Amino acid sequence: MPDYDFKKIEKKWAERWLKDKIYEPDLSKAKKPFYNLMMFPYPSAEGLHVGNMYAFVGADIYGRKKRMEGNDVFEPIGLDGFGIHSENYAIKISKHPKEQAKVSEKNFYRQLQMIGDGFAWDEKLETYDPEYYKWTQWIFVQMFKKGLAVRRKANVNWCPKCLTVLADEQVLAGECERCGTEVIKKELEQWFFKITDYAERLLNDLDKIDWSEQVKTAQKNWIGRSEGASIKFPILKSDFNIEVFTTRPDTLYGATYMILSPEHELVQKLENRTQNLEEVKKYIKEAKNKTLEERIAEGKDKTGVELKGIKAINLANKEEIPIWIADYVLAGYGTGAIMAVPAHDQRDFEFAKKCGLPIKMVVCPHYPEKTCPVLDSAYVGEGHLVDSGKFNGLSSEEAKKKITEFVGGETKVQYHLRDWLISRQRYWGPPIPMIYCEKCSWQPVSEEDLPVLLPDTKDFRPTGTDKSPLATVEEFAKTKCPRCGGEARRETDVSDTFLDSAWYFFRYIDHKNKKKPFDKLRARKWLPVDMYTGGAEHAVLHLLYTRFLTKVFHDWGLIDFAEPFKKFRAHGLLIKDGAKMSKSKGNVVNPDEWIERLGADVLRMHLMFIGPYEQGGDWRDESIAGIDRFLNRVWNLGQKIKKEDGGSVSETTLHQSIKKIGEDIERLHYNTAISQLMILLNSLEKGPGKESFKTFLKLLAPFAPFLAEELWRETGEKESVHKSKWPEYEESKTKESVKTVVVQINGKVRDRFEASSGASDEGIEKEALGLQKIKDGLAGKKPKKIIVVRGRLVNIVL
RNA sequence: GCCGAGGUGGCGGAACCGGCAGACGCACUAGCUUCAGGAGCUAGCGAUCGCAAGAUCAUGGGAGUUCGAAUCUCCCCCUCGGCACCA
Repeated sequence: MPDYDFKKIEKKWAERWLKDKIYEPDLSKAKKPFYNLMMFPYPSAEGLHVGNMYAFVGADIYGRKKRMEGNDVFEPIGLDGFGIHSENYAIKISKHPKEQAKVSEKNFYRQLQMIGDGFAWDEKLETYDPEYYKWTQWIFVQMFKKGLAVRRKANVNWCPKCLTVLADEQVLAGECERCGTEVIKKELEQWFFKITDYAERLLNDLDKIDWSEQVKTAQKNWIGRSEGASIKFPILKSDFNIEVFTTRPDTLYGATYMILSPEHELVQKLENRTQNLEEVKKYIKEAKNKTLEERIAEGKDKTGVELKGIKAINLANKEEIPIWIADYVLAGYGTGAIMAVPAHDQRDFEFAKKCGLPIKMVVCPHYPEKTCPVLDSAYVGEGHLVDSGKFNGLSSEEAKKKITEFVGGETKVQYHLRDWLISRQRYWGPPIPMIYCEKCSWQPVSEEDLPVLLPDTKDFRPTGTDKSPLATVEEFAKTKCPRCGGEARRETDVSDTFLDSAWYFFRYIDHKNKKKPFDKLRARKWLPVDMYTGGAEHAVLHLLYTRFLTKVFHDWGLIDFAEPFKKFRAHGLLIKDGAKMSKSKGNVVNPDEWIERLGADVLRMHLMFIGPYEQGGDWRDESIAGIDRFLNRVWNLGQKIKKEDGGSVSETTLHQSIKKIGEDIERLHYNTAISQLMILLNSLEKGPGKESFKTFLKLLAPFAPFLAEELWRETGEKESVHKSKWPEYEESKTKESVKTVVVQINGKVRDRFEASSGASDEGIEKEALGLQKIKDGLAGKKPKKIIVVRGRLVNIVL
């Protein structure tokens, strides 16, 4: 336990800061706005765990420095309280989600108060507040009106445990993002947001923003742009064509068969001509029953069935080639059909080997030598064309365009990104504000009728059908058509939680606005967000959706920028004993306990001292003692300085510290900033002086805001240390006047001496050669070369 | 398989625009202090050899560039994270 009364101090300042509103910028008049945003938490379990604290403290330190540098820092907080995570927890403890939300809210805000972040509490918001979700619904209505929200039938992801559909982004390696259950496919009619319309911009604009490389790459991969060609293969004796997308049109002469995915529409259309229809139907049935995981697990053991009696024509060489159905071709990508080039695609190669299909090499790596290797795997590299009619000898790169033109194909760009499935068959979310009328089809709820309130029902549990629990609330579902006034029914699904969180940072800046989601002038002042901090696990979820909505808002004229966050940094993962913290492993660290025992300042600094913020680290109970000792020494020094003031600290150490700590905070290297604070304290203890101690307190303030404030006021200051001016350093004073010069012979240290930093190269060299140990080392030999690095070393090469 | 981040003492980590490897802290050891301590202070603390001065080795492994490499280049291995039958 610290020597000082941290409980009293922390409580006192938390209340005082709130009263004095020191963290509340004037949102309409601020002169130097700086929006320091951190991902708001979702209240899913008993409370915040230490990983959340880690995230919030790191983000806050950055904001505190910006505030001391004279910025009007806005650091809002709220709760992402709607959604499956909160609802699942409520169900688990048998409580109504609405009731549980009240409990969680209180607990979460209590914890968030404790950690000493400079939150702007006046602007807090919760996504389940009707004042908030009114605008979430408003966004949905606009999306519909602009044609960006569409209802369509699709083969969608369904989580059998959460009993709802999921967006592609919420399926991780075939499993539900929330509960880890294997996801299955269902053919359902659902609402989608057309994020694919923005694929190109979402990809290109990544180059314009300062984000972690990790996250940018994840988004690039997810959007998955590939350039290629769209080529048609006519089906013999019919009007049908098989359209395929390929990135390798240069290998067209090597296409020896076609494959349709089991879900492909042509399969049905060709039924009456299929000679082995029974066999085909059986295969399709089996394929559809397989989960994604099973398909992947089968790996190289590819299966398929030929559509007997039907042939396609390869327009390049006019050859008739067979058509197969195989589940290694995915319905959801490209056209759901491929031209198979076994010689130059590994998957096609494996399939051809297994089914005895011809493998024809058309790109040769050794051209012009005719020594095409015998393949034991596909050759996927570049080369020159062979066996390709008039294109023989062309490089594969040149051939791509020419062959595409030759067969009447088109160059095409294909994306992996798919539309955002927005419907959820659950209770705890904003009802989708749409109404279905037999006569007028789908109509949006009139804007003046928003919000569509989530009804209080006892039957909030998921139904397990493809309908939300709201469908059972007749008085909710039954309504009038906003267009014709006739009998109509409401959409009873709610929207995805990720829609709630895709725009919350817009609402923070104007959260009391009754007329609009937010004011355009305020947005111009505060947005885009200057610094955003959060977990990297949202790389292709939240962070992609926010970018999408921002672009949409831009196109609607609500804002005049197209990227939400100028700078984004992902903090690392905090683990314990080398493993992710989890209740089942029993290695969860409870932050409340540590705050109780040692105080928030100690917890904050310990978390930040573990390792570089962006890298995360391994929590160890025992090493928190180091920070506890450190802050006690700070306290004791403060008491000492109250009585006696006279000593002075090394000016060089002081200026070096100001420089290093400032730069380290900027780089988010809080661990090394803290070690520099320790070095400065060591020095201060030897020569305590009030003025340098006050500088130290300013440098300490972002890390240990309570203690720094207490000691700052004890020096007689009337204003908060957090409103004081961040110290400046003089570059010249960071340099030592005398430096140790190392003298090496052949790169090995033999001696060292002190030299003034102004000494000339010649002088240093002379002094080095004059040293007795060096004379001994040289033993009369003549140096070949002497290297002098000023202020560092002399290397004598023999 | 592809992409990203890493690999340094007993531990967390520092140095990485090439220049004394191990800052700062934890743990540990010894001493002082204390009625006592999960307290404080002082000193030591990579390995090997040595009484010592000192010497040699050492930043995942191997090559290379250089007077000089944890840092730059190439190859390989391992760990973590993301994506993945994407045509």
